[in-house]
Amino acid sequence: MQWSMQNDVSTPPASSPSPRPPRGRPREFDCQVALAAATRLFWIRGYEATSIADLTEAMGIGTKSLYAAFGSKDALYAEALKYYYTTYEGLVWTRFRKASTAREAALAFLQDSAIAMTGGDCHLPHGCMATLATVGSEGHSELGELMRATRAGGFDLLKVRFDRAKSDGDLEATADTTKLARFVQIVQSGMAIRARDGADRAELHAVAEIALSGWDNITGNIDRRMQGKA
Amino acid sequence: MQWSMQNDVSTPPASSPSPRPPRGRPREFDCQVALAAATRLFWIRGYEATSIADLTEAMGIGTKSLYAAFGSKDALYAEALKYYYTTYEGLVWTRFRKASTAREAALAFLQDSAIAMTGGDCHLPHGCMATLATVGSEGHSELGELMRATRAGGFDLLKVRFDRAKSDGDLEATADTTKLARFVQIVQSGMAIRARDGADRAELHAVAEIALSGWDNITGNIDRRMQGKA
DNA sequence: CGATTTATACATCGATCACTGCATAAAAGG
DNA sequence: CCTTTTATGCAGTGATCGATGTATAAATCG
Repeated sequence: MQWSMQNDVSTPPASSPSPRPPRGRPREFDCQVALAAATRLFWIRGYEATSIADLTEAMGIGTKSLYAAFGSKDALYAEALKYYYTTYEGLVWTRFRKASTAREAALAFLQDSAIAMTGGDCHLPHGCMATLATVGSEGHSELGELMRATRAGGFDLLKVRFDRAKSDGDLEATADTTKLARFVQIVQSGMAIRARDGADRAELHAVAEIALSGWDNITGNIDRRMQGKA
Repeated sequence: MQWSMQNDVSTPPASSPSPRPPRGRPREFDCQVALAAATRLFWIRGYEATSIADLTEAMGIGTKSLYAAFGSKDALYAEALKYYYTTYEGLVWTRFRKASTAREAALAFLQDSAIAMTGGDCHLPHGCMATLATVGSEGHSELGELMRATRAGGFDLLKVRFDRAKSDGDLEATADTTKLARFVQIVQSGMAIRARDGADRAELHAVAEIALSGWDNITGNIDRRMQGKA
Protein backbone atom coordinates (compact mmCIF):
# COMPACT_ATOMS: atom_id res chain seq x y z
CA MET A 1 0.00 0.00 0.00
CA GLN A 2 1.21 3.47 -0.81
CA TRP A 3 0.99 6.65 1.24
CA SER A 4 1.65 8.83 -1.77
CA MET A 5 -1.11 11.22 -2.64
CA GLN A 6 -2.32 12.72 -5.88
CA ASN A 7 -1.92 16.22 -4.48
CA ASP A 8 0.73 17.45 -2.13
CA VAL A 9 -1.14 18.11 1.05
CA SER A 10 1.71 19.35 3.17
CA THR A 11 2.59 22.42 1.12
CA PRO A 12 0.44 25.18 2.69
CA PRO A 13 2.91 25.77 5.52
CA ALA A 14 6.27 26.90 4.14
CA SER A 15 4.71 26.97 0.70
CA SER A 16 6.81 27.39 -2.39
CA PRO A 17 6.47 30.72 -4.26
CA SER A 18 4.23 28.89 -6.74
CA PRO A 19 4.40 31.44 -9.59
CA ARG A 20 2.07 29.30 -11.63
CA PRO A 21 -1.18 28.07 -10.08
CA PRO A 22 -2.40 24.68 -11.22
CA ARG A 23 -4.27 24.74 -14.48
CA GLY A 24 -7.80 23.60 -13.75
CA ARG A 25 -10.53 24.63 -11.39
CA PRO A 26 -9.16 25.51 -7.96
CA ARG A 27 -10.04 23.53 -4.86
CA GLU A 28 -12.97 24.99 -2.97
CA PHE A 29 -11.96 23.87 0.52
CA ASP A 30 -8.94 24.53 2.72
CA CYS A 31 -6.94 21.35 2.79
CA GLN A 32 -5.45 21.97 6.22
CA VAL A 33 -8.80 22.81 7.77
CA ALA A 34 -10.30 19.64 6.35
CA LEU A 35 -7.32 17.66 7.61
CA ALA A 36 -7.74 19.17 11.05
CA ALA A 37 -11.37 18.06 11.12
CA ALA A 38 -10.44 14.57 9.99
CA THR A 39 -7.70 14.40 12.60
CA ARG A 40 -10.10 15.35 15.35
CA LEU A 41 -12.53 12.66 14.25
CA PHE A 42 -9.88 9.95 14.03
CA TRP A 43 -8.53 11.12 17.38
CA ILE A 44 -11.90 10.72 19.09
CA ARG A 45 -13.27 7.62 17.45
CA GLY A 46 -10.23 5.77 16.15
CA TYR A 47 -9.61 4.43 12.69
CA GLU A 48 -12.12 1.63 12.30
CA ALA A 49 -15.02 3.43 13.95
CA THR A 50 -14.65 6.44 11.65
CA SER A 51 -16.31 5.98 8.26
CA ILE A 52 -15.76 7.88 5.06
CA ALA A 53 -19.27 9.26 5.42
CA ASP A 54 -18.38 10.59 8.89
CA LEU A 55 -15.25 12.16 7.50
CA THR A 56 -16.84 13.86 4.50
CA GLU A 57 -19.52 15.33 6.72
CA ALA A 58 -17.04 16.64 9.29
CA MET A 59 -14.68 17.94 6.62
CA GLY A 60 -17.53 19.52 4.67
CA ILE A 61 -16.51 17.96 1.35
CA GLY A 62 -17.69 15.19 -0.94
CA THR A 63 -16.20 11.74 -1.22
CA LYS A 64 -14.67 12.44 -4.61
CA SER A 65 -12.87 15.51 -3.30
CA LEU A 66 -11.62 13.55 -0.31
CA TYR A 67 -10.12 10.84 -2.49
CA ALA A 68 -8.74 13.39 -4.94
CA ALA A 69 -6.94 15.19 -2.12
CA PHE A 70 -5.84 12.31 0.09
CA GLY A 71 -5.98 9.14 -1.97
CA SER A 72 -7.45 6.64 0.48
CA LYS A 73 -8.68 6.26 4.03
CA ASP A 74 -5.35 4.79 5.09
CA ALA A 75 -3.41 7.66 3.53
CA LEU A 76 -5.74 10.19 5.13
CA TYR A 77 -5.19 8.57 8.51
CA ALA A 78 -1.43 8.66 8.06
CA GLU A 79 -1.68 12.34 7.09
CA ALA A 80 -3.92 13.01 10.08
CA LEU A 81 -1.39 11.38 12.40
CA LYS A 82 1.36 13.58 10.96
CA TYR A 83 -0.84 16.63 11.39
CA TYR A 84 -1.62 15.58 14.95
CA TYR A 85 2.01 15.16 15.82
CA THR A 86 3.32 18.35 14.23
CA THR A 87 0.47 20.39 15.67
CA TYR A 88 0.39 19.13 19.23
CA GLU A 89 3.88 17.79 19.75
CA GLY A 90 4.92 21.05 21.37
CA LEU A 91 2.29 20.77 24.09
CA VAL A 92 4.14 17.81 25.53
CA TRP A 93 7.79 18.25 24.60
CA THR A 94 8.66 21.96 24.84
CA ARG A 95 9.15 22.19 28.60
CA PHE A 96 10.76 18.75 28.43
CA ARG A 97 13.39 20.11 26.04
CA LYS A 98 14.10 23.20 28.12
CA ALA A 99 14.51 21.34 31.40
CA SER A 100 17.99 21.36 32.88
CA THR A 101 17.87 17.98 34.61
CA ALA A 102 16.53 14.59 33.64
CA ARG A 103 14.10 14.63 36.52
CA GLU A 104 12.73 18.04 35.62
CA ALA A 105 12.41 16.93 32.03
CA ALA A 106 10.52 13.77 32.91
CA LEU A 107 8.26 15.64 35.31
CA ALA A 108 7.54 18.33 32.73
CA PHE A 109 6.75 15.66 30.16
CA LEU A 110 4.28 13.89 32.44
CA GLN A 111 2.72 17.09 33.77
CA ASP A 112 2.26 18.59 30.33
CA SER A 113 0.91 15.28 29.10
CA ALA A 114 -1.64 15.47 31.91
CA ILE A 115 -2.69 18.89 30.65
CA ALA A 116 -2.75 17.99 26.97
CA MET A 117 -4.66 14.77 27.55
CA THR A 118 -7.41 16.62 29.39
CA GLY A 119 -8.06 19.17 26.68
CA GLY A 120 -5.11 21.53 26.91
CA ASP A 121 -5.93 25.24 26.73
CA CYS A 122 -8.83 24.79 24.36
CA HIS A 123 -11.13 21.81 24.03
CA LEU A 124 -8.92 19.16 22.50
CA PRO A 125 -10.16 15.58 22.52
CA HIS A 126 -9.00 13.73 25.60
CA GLY A 127 -6.29 11.09 25.48
CA CYS A 128 -3.45 10.59 23.05
CA MET A 129 -4.21 9.75 19.43
CA ALA A 130 -1.00 7.78 18.93
CA THR A 131 -1.24 5.84 22.17
CA LEU A 132 -4.88 4.85 22.03
CA ALA A 133 -5.04 3.93 18.35
CA THR A 134 -5.67 0.24 17.93
CA VAL A 135 -5.02 0.31 14.21
CA GLY A 136 -3.16 -2.65 12.86
CA SER A 137 -4.00 -5.38 15.31
CA GLU A 138 -4.88 -7.56 12.37
CA GLY A 139 -4.70 -6.44 8.78
CA HIS A 140 -3.79 -2.79 8.22
CA SER A 141 -0.27 -3.88 9.05
CA GLU A 142 1.33 -0.80 7.50
CA LEU A 143 -0.75 1.63 9.52
CA GLY A 144 -0.11 -0.46 12.60
CA GLU A 145 3.62 -0.22 12.03
CA LEU A 146 3.30 3.54 11.61
CA MET A 147 1.49 3.82 14.94
CA ARG A 148 4.06 1.65 16.68
CA ALA A 149 6.85 3.75 15.24
CA THR A 150 5.16 6.93 16.45
CA ARG A 151 4.89 5.53 19.96
CA ALA A 152 8.52 4.40 19.80
CA GLY A 153 9.53 7.96 18.95
CA GLY A 154 8.40 9.17 22.35
CA PHE A 155 10.47 6.52 24.06
CA ASP A 156 13.53 7.50 22.04
CA LEU A 157 13.25 11.14 23.06
CA LEU A 158 13.11 10.12 26.70
CA LYS A 159 16.03 7.74 26.45
CA VAL A 160 18.26 10.20 24.60
CA ARG A 161 17.57 12.83 27.25
CA PHE A 162 18.38 10.40 30.06
CA ASP A 163 21.55 9.29 28.34
CA ARG A 164 22.61 12.91 28.05
CA ALA A 165 21.90 13.34 31.75
CA LYS A 166 24.31 10.50 32.40
CA SER A 167 27.20 12.23 30.65
CA ASP A 168 26.18 15.47 32.38
CA GLY A 169 26.62 13.74 35.70
CA ASP A 170 22.97 14.47 36.39
CA LEU A 171 22.26 10.74 36.48
CA GLU A 172 24.45 8.09 38.08
CA ALA A 173 26.54 6.05 35.69
CA THR A 174 24.77 2.93 36.89
CA ALA A 175 21.31 4.19 36.00
CA ASP A 176 19.49 2.08 33.42
CA THR A 177 18.19 4.73 31.05
CA THR A 178 16.27 2.24 28.94
CA LYS A 179 14.22 1.00 31.87
CA LEU A 180 13.80 4.55 33.07
CA ALA A 181 12.49 5.74 29.72
CA ARG A 182 10.18 2.74 29.47
CA PHE A 183 8.76 3.52 32.88
CA VAL A 184 8.03 7.15 32.04
CA GLN A 185 6.55 6.15 28.69
CA ILE A 186 4.34 3.56 30.32
CA VAL A 187 3.06 6.03 32.89
CA GLN A 188 2.13 8.40 30.09
CA SER A 189 0.40 5.64 28.15
CA GLY A 190 -1.61 4.71 31.20
CA MET A 191 -2.56 8.36 31.65
CA ALA A 192 -3.95 8.34 28.12
CA ILE A 193 -6.28 5.48 28.96
CA ARG A 194 -7.43 7.17 32.16
CA ALA A 195 -7.99 10.40 30.26
CA ARG A 196 -10.22 8.55 27.79
CA ASP A 197 -12.15 7.15 30.74
CA GLY A 198 -12.81 10.65 32.01
CA ALA A 199 -9.97 11.36 34.43
CA ASP A 200 -9.61 15.04 35.30
CA ARG A 201 -6.43 17.04 35.15
CA ALA A 202 -5.77 16.97 38.88
CA GLU A 203 -5.82 13.19 38.98
CA LEU A 204 -3.29 12.86 36.19
CA HIS A 205 -1.17 15.60 37.69
CA ALA A 206 -1.05 13.72 40.98
CA VAL A 207 0.00 10.56 39.18
CA ALA A 208 2.80 12.44 37.46
CA GLU A 209 4.16 13.56 40.81
CA ILE A 210 3.81 10.16 42.39
CA ALA A 211 5.53 8.48 39.45
CA LEU A 212 8.65 10.56 39.94
CA SER A 213 8.62 10.85 43.71
CA GLY A 214 10.96 7.91 43.93
CA TRP A 215 13.35 9.31 41.37
CA ASP A 216 16.40 9.21 43.62
CA ASN A 217 15.77 5.61 44.49
CA ILE A 218 15.15 4.74 40.88
CA THR A 219 18.15 6.43 39.41
CA GLY A 220 20.66 6.07 42.19
CA ASN A 221 20.69 3.16 44.52
CA ILE A 222 17.93 1.03 43.05
CA ASP A 223 20.35 -1.88 42.75
CA ARG A 224 21.05 -1.96 46.44
CA ARG A 225 17.40 -1.53 47.43
CA MET A 226 16.06 -4.12 45.03
CA GLN A 227 18.60 -6.86 45.15
CA GLY A 228 16.75 -8.91 47.74
CA LYS A 229 13.28 -8.53 46.29
CA ALA A 230 12.60 -10.27 42.99
CA MET B 1 -30.23 -2.89 24.30
CA GLN B 2 -30.49 -6.01 26.39
CA TRP B 3 -27.78 -8.42 27.49
CA SER B 4 -30.27 -11.16 28.19
CA MET B 5 -29.84 -14.29 26.14
CA GLN B 6 -32.21 -16.89 24.80
CA ASN B 7 -30.23 -19.64 26.48
CA ASP B 8 -28.46 -19.50 29.77
CA VAL B 9 -24.82 -19.62 28.85
CA SER B 10 -23.30 -19.54 32.27
CA THR B 11 -24.76 -22.77 33.58
CA PRO B 12 -22.10 -25.39 32.66
CA PRO B 13 -19.92 -24.52 35.67
CA ALA B 14 -21.83 -25.17 38.91
CA SER B 15 -24.68 -26.54 36.86
CA SER B 16 -28.01 -27.31 38.41
CA PRO B 17 -28.94 -31.03 38.74
CA SER B 18 -31.12 -30.55 35.64
CA PRO B 19 -33.27 -33.72 36.05
CA ARG B 20 -35.05 -32.83 32.85
CA PRO B 21 -32.97 -32.05 29.74
CA PRO B 22 -34.42 -29.46 27.38
CA ARG B 23 -37.01 -30.85 25.06
CA GLY B 24 -35.65 -30.45 21.55
CA ARG B 25 -32.50 -31.39 19.73
CA PRO B 26 -29.42 -30.91 21.89
CA ARG B 27 -26.73 -28.40 21.04
CA GLU B 28 -23.88 -29.92 19.05
CA PHE B 29 -21.11 -27.65 20.32
CA ASP B 30 -19.69 -26.92 23.75
CA CYS B 31 -20.86 -23.47 24.68
CA GLN B 32 -17.90 -22.71 26.92
CA VAL B 33 -15.38 -23.82 24.34
CA ALA B 34 -17.03 -21.64 21.73
CA LEU B 35 -17.10 -18.74 24.17
CA ALA B 36 -13.42 -19.23 24.89
CA ALA B 37 -12.65 -19.02 21.19
CA ALA B 38 -14.75 -15.90 20.82
CA THR B 39 -13.08 -14.34 23.84
CA ARG B 40 -9.65 -14.99 22.41
CA LEU B 41 -10.64 -13.36 19.11
CA PHE B 42 -12.19 -10.29 20.77
CA TRP B 43 -9.14 -10.09 23.03
CA ILE B 44 -6.74 -9.99 20.10
CA ARG B 45 -8.61 -7.90 17.58
CA GLY B 46 -11.05 -5.89 19.62
CA TYR B 47 -14.77 -5.49 19.14
CA GLU B 48 -15.11 -3.58 15.90
CA ALA B 49 -12.41 -5.44 14.03
CA THR B 50 -13.95 -8.82 14.80
CA SER B 51 -16.78 -9.77 12.47
CA ILE B 52 -19.48 -12.36 12.94
CA ALA B 53 -17.90 -14.33 10.10
CA ASP B 54 -14.58 -14.34 11.99
CA LEU B 55 -16.35 -15.50 15.12
CA THR B 56 -18.34 -18.32 13.55
CA GLU B 57 -15.21 -19.63 11.90
CA ALA B 58 -13.18 -19.52 15.09
CA MET B 59 -16.00 -20.98 17.17
CA GLY B 60 -16.71 -23.67 14.60
CA ILE B 61 -20.44 -22.97 14.47
CA GLY B 62 -22.91 -21.32 12.11
CA THR B 63 -24.35 -17.86 12.44
CA LYS B 64 -27.76 -19.18 13.42
CA SER B 65 -26.32 -21.21 16.27
CA LEU B 66 -24.31 -18.23 17.43
CA TYR B 67 -27.36 -16.02 17.62
CA ALA B 68 -29.45 -18.78 19.19
CA ALA B 69 -26.88 -19.21 21.94
CA PHE B 70 -25.75 -15.62 22.55
CA GLY B 71 -28.36 -13.31 21.08
CA SER B 72 -26.24 -10.62 19.47
CA LYS B 73 -22.70 -9.51 18.88
CA ASP B 74 -22.92 -7.07 21.78
CA ALA B 75 -24.24 -9.74 24.13
CA LEU B 76 -21.56 -12.15 23.00
CA TYR B 77 -18.91 -9.55 23.70
CA ALA B 78 -20.31 -8.90 27.15
CA GLU B 79 -20.30 -12.65 27.79
CA ALA B 80 -16.75 -12.91 26.48
CA LEU B 81 -15.64 -10.15 28.81
CA LYS B 82 -17.21 -11.97 31.75
CA TYR B 83 -15.52 -15.20 30.68
CA TYR B 84 -12.23 -13.36 30.33
CA TYR B 85 -12.49 -11.89 33.78
CA THR B 86 -13.59 -15.02 35.63
CA THR B 87 -11.02 -17.16 33.85
CA TYR B 88 -7.96 -14.97 34.10
CA GLU B 89 -8.70 -12.78 37.07
CA GLY B 90 -6.72 -15.11 39.29
CA LEU B 91 -3.55 -14.64 37.30
CA VAL B 92 -3.37 -11.05 38.44
CA TRP B 93 -5.12 -10.89 41.80
CA THR B 94 -4.29 -14.09 43.75
CA ARG B 95 -0.84 -13.08 45.00
CA PHE B 96 -2.23 -9.57 45.48
CA ARG B 97 -4.86 -10.92 47.88
CA LYS B 98 -2.39 -13.02 49.83
CA ALA B 99 0.15 -10.25 50.32
CA SER B 100 0.59 -9.04 53.88
CA THR B 101 1.47 -5.44 53.13
CA ALA B 102 0.15 -2.87 50.69
CA ARG B 103 3.51 -2.61 49.00
CA GLU B 104 3.81 -6.36 48.52
CA ALA B 105 0.27 -6.46 47.20
CA ALA B 106 0.90 -3.69 44.68
CA LEU B 107 4.17 -5.24 43.59
CA ALA B 108 2.57 -8.66 43.19
CA PHE B 109 -0.24 -7.12 41.15
CA LEU B 110 2.15 -5.36 38.79
CA GLN B 111 4.54 -8.30 38.52
CA ASP B 112 1.79 -10.81 37.86
CA SER B 113 0.26 -8.40 35.38
CA ALA B 114 3.60 -8.34 33.60
CA ILE B 115 3.49 -12.13 33.36
CA ALA B 116 -0.15 -12.38 32.33
CA MET B 117 0.18 -9.65 29.71
CA THR B 118 3.05 -11.45 28.04
CA GLY B 119 1.27 -14.75 27.64
CA GLY B 120 1.24 -16.22 31.12
CA ASP B 121 2.12 -19.91 31.41
CA CYS B 122 0.59 -20.84 28.08
CA HIS B 123 0.21 -18.70 25.01
CA LEU B 124 -2.41 -16.17 25.99
CA PRO B 125 -2.88 -13.12 23.81
CA HIS B 126 -0.72 -10.24 24.97
CA GLY B 127 -2.15 -7.21 26.71
CA CYS B 128 -5.31 -6.80 28.73
CA MET B 129 -8.69 -7.23 27.08
CA ALA B 130 -10.45 -4.83 29.40
CA THR B 131 -7.80 -2.15 29.26
CA LEU B 132 -7.19 -2.10 25.53
CA ALA B 133 -10.80 -2.35 24.39
CA THR B 134 -11.85 0.82 22.66
CA VAL B 135 -15.48 -0.15 22.57
CA GLY B 136 -17.91 2.62 23.19
CA SER B 137 -16.01 5.68 22.06
CA GLU B 138 -19.06 6.67 20.07
CA GLY B 139 -22.21 4.63 19.85
CA HIS B 140 -22.13 1.26 21.64
CA SER B 141 -22.55 3.33 24.78
CA GLU B 142 -23.74 0.37 26.85
CA LEU B 143 -20.74 -1.80 26.02
CA GLY B 144 -18.50 1.19 26.61
CA GLU B 145 -19.97 1.64 30.04
CA LEU B 146 -19.42 -2.04 30.78
CA MET B 147 -15.76 -1.74 29.81
CA ARG B 148 -15.32 1.36 31.92
CA ALA B 149 -16.93 -0.37 34.86
CA THR B 150 -14.61 -3.35 34.45
CA ARG B 151 -11.59 -1.09 34.49
CA ALA B 152 -12.96 0.73 37.51
CA GLY B 153 -13.22 -2.59 39.32
CA GLY B 154 -9.46 -2.98 39.28
CA PHE B 155 -9.03 0.44 40.79
CA ASP B 156 -11.52 -0.35 43.53
CA LEU B 157 -9.65 -3.51 44.54
CA LEU B 158 -6.44 -1.53 44.82
CA LYS B 159 -8.01 1.27 46.81
CA VAL B 160 -9.78 -1.05 49.25
CA ARG B 161 -6.51 -2.86 49.90
CA PHE B 162 -4.65 0.38 50.50
CA ASP B 163 -7.37 1.65 52.81
CA ARG B 164 -7.09 -1.56 54.79
CA ALA B 165 -3.34 -1.04 54.99
CA LYS B 166 -4.04 2.32 56.52
CA SER B 167 -6.05 0.87 59.38
CA ASP B 168 -3.44 -1.86 59.72
CA GLY B 169 -0.82 0.81 60.30
CA ASP B 170 0.96 -0.51 57.23
CA LEU B 171 0.40 2.83 55.49
CA GLU B 172 0.70 6.27 57.08
CA ALA B 173 -2.57 7.94 57.99
CA THR B 174 -1.67 10.79 55.66
CA ALA B 175 -1.29 8.57 52.60
CA ASP B 176 -3.69 9.35 49.78
CA THR B 177 -4.95 5.90 48.85
CA THR B 178 -6.99 7.18 45.92
CA LYS B 179 -3.97 8.72 44.21
CA LEU B 180 -1.94 5.67 45.11
CA ALA B 181 -4.45 3.28 43.56
CA ARG B 182 -4.75 5.48 40.47
CA PHE B 183 -1.00 5.41 40.05
CA VAL B 184 -0.76 1.63 40.24
CA GLN B 185 -3.73 1.24 37.92
CA ILE B 186 -2.19 3.63 35.40
CA VAL B 187 1.11 1.79 35.44
CA GLN B 188 -0.71 -1.45 34.71
CA SER B 189 -2.69 0.16 31.91
CA GLY B 190 0.49 1.45 30.34
CA MET B 191 1.99 -2.01 30.60
CA ALA B 192 -0.93 -3.34 28.61
CA ILE B 193 -0.18 -0.98 25.75
CA ARG B 194 3.49 -1.88 25.80
CA ALA B 195 2.61 -5.56 25.84
CA ARG B 196 0.47 -5.07 22.75
CA ASP B 197 3.44 -3.35 21.10
CA GLY B 198 5.61 -6.38 21.75
CA ALA B 199 7.27 -5.70 25.10
CA ASP B 200 8.81 -8.78 26.67
CA ARG B 201 8.25 -9.95 30.21
CA ALA B 202 11.58 -8.66 31.53
CA GLU B 203 10.82 -5.13 30.40
CA LEU B 204 7.46 -5.05 32.13
CA HIS B 205 8.92 -6.67 35.21
CA ALA B 206 11.54 -3.93 35.41
CA VAL B 207 8.86 -1.29 35.13
CA ALA B 208 6.92 -2.90 37.96
CA GLU B 209 9.95 -2.67 40.20
CA ILE B 210 10.74 0.89 39.22
CA ALA B 211 7.16 1.98 39.77
CA LEU B 212 7.25 0.91 43.39
CA SER B 213 10.87 1.73 44.18
CA GLY B 214 9.77 5.07 45.55
CA TRP B 215 7.04 3.55 47.70
CA ASP B 216 8.31 5.00 50.96
CA ASN B 217 8.49 8.45 49.49
CA ILE B 218 5.06 8.08 47.94
CA THR B 219 3.26 6.78 50.95
CA GLY B 220 5.11 8.52 53.73
CA ASN B 221 6.73 11.87 53.34
CA ILE B 222 5.66 12.82 49.85
CA ASP B 223 4.11 16.03 51.16
CA ARG B 224 7.37 17.26 52.53
CA ARG B 225 9.36 16.32 49.46
CA MET B 226 6.93 17.77 46.95
CA GLN B 227 5.84 20.98 48.56
CA GLY B 228 8.32 23.18 46.72
CA LYS B 229 7.95 21.63 43.29
CA ALA B 230 4.66 22.17 41.46
C1' DC C 1 -14.24 31.96 -28.35
C1' DG C 2 -12.85 26.72 -27.97
C1' DA C 3 -9.63 23.32 -25.76
C1' DT C 4 -7.82 21.52 -21.72
C1' DT C 5 -7.58 20.56 -16.96
C1' DT C 6 -9.32 20.04 -12.55
C1' DA C 7 -13.07 19.91 -8.81
C1' DT C 8 -17.51 18.89 -7.47
C1' DA C 9 -22.13 16.47 -6.98
C1' DC C 10 -24.64 12.38 -7.55
C1' DA C 11 -25.30 7.76 -8.33
C1' DT C 12 -23.42 3.96 -7.79
C1' DC C 13 -19.99 -0.17 -7.50
C1' DG C 14 -18.97 -4.90 -5.33
C1' DA C 15 -17.88 -6.39 -0.74
C1' DT C 16 -18.89 -6.88 3.78
C1' DC C 17 -21.50 -5.63 7.91
C1' DA C 18 -24.78 -7.66 11.66
C1' DC C 19 -28.63 -10.38 11.43
C1' DT C 20 -32.86 -13.56 9.89
C1' DG C 21 -36.24 -16.69 7.24
C1' DC C 22 -36.80 -21.11 5.79
C1' DA C 23 -36.39 -25.84 5.19
C1' DT C 24 -34.43 -29.79 7.36
C1' DA C 25 -32.62 -32.76 11.05
C1' DA C 26 -32.66 -34.64 15.56
C1' DA C 27 -34.05 -35.03 19.99
C1' DA C 28 -38.16 -35.43 23.62
C1' DG C 29 -43.22 -36.23 25.13
C1' DG C 30 -47.47 -38.25 23.90
C1' DC D 1 -46.24 -43.77 15.30
C1' DC D 2 -47.09 -38.30 15.53
C1' DT D 3 -46.47 -33.85 17.49
C1' DT D 4 -43.58 -30.62 19.60
C1' DT D 5 -39.34 -28.36 20.38
C1' DT D 6 -34.89 -27.06 19.42
C1' DA D 7 -30.52 -26.86 16.46
C1' DT D 8 -28.35 -26.56 12.16
C1' DG D 9 -27.11 -25.18 7.28
C1' DC D 10 -27.73 -22.05 3.72
C1' DA D 11 -29.46 -18.39 1.35
C1' DG D 12 -30.48 -13.85 1.69
C1' DT D 13 -32.17 -9.34 4.35
C1' DG D 14 -31.32 -4.14 4.21
C1' DA D 15 -27.59 -1.28 5.60
C1' DT D 16 -23.16 0.36 5.35
C1' DC D 17 -18.35 -0.28 4.21
C1' DG D 18 -14.43 1.93 1.20
C1' DA D 19 -13.89 3.48 -3.27
C1' DT D 20 -15.34 4.99 -8.42
C1' DG D 21 -17.67 6.32 -12.85
C1' DT D 22 -20.14 9.85 -15.03
C1' DA D 23 -21.69 14.21 -15.98
C1' DT D 24 -21.32 19.00 -15.05
C1' DA D 25 -19.16 23.31 -13.41
C1' DA D 26 -15.28 26.33 -13.12
C1' DA D 27 -10.86 27.64 -13.79
C1' DT D 28 -6.37 28.54 -17.18
C1' DC D 29 -4.27 28.52 -21.76
C1' DG D 30 -4.29 29.22 -26.65
